[in-house]
Amino acid sequence: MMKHKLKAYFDKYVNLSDDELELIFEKLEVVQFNKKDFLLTAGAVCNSKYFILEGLIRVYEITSNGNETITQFGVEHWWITNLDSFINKTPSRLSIQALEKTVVFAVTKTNLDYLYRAVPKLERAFRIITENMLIAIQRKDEVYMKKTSKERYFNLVKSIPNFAQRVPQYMIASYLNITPEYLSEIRKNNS
Amino acid sequence: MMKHKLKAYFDKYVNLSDDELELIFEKLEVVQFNKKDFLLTAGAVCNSKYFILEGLIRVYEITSNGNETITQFGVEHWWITNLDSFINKTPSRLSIQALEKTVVFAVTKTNLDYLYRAVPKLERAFRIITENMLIAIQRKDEVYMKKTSKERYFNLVKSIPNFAQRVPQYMIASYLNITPEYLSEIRKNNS
DNA sequence: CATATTTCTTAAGATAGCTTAAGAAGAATA
DNA sequence: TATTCTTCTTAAGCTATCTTAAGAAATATG
Repeated sequence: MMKHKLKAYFDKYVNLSDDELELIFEKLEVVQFNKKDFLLTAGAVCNSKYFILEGLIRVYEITSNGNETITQFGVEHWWITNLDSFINKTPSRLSIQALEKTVVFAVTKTNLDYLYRAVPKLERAFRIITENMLIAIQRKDEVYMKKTSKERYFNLVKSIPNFAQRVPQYMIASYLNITPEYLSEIRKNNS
Repeated sequence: MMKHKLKAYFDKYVNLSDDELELIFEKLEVVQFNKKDFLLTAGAVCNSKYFILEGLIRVYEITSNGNETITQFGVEHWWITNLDSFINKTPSRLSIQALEKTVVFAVTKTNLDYLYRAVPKLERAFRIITENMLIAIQRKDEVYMKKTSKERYFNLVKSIPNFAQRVPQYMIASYLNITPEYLSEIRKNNS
């Protein structure tokens, strides 16, 4: 069950004893969100990190001209939060919303800070996890900063299986920074 | 001197005893680079992290069409490395080069891994430093993905004092993903 | 099912930013 | 100080992508 998944996940980074795992597990909460539920609404401080067990979420912002602009998608086994708001306790400009029925582990900042002290290995695990996130975002930047819309689109849909089926096209367009109209055109000319 | 600077820096994140500081200091190397020297050349594995004490560096890549494209600048008190290459020991596509006479602390992967075990607090420090880097890159993304060239330019020059004086314009253009010609035009129309 | 809502497509005209080419200005070196 | 190399500017024409507007298709809801 849940505890198993947690162990399997952390085993990739550190070796936790049963006691340590138990300690961690006690401070996590399993939360279920329905489609369109919010994990975080803009304006609030982001008090938790979420580990996605199943489902799909998006992180987005309402820009000054009133448009939604998606900055991130999260799928199974990704940690999602607004790190800036989480760490600095500043109100979030971003909202986080489930796009499908989604189940997560949620851990509050208080609990996580407690756990870092109680289970020092967790500090190592998150050091590594955060490094991996940094590498991932740097790879994304290479694609998004230097490639055309078409290249970005095909890069994305081939990197997450089924993605184009699970997410409306206009959201993909928003994430890729292109208009839905232009994305429609790209697809027409390439299929 | 050098040890002092190191202490002042880490004090922002954790409290190190003199012994711990000494241990860390022994595993660092102070290296000086002249203008145009390479800290890392494309094709090699990136074996060190560099902490910039003074100077200015750029991280760049030669794209498939033979152009240089700058992905990052590094100034005083920033850690610079190709994290992907550093962690996964893969050959780097990026090069890292000094743009001014630059002095750094260099720490090799072997030494850093040793230090994480010898000084667990360092693990915490780097967990936090890495989180801060992640926040910084996410902020950059907001500006670079969603704003016009003009906005990106003015955002950059006001965020690093003197930047426009220290770095040739064509390099700024490269970093901002615009042509030098167009940057020239932007500047003409706004001064 | 029928209607309402959400999502996707098409197409015409507009624009930001690119390409190419050339020369001007500035900085470095003999 | 002259010469060479590096960096910046100007301008004309071009292309990727956006805007606007409308209707078509798909999906959700009464």
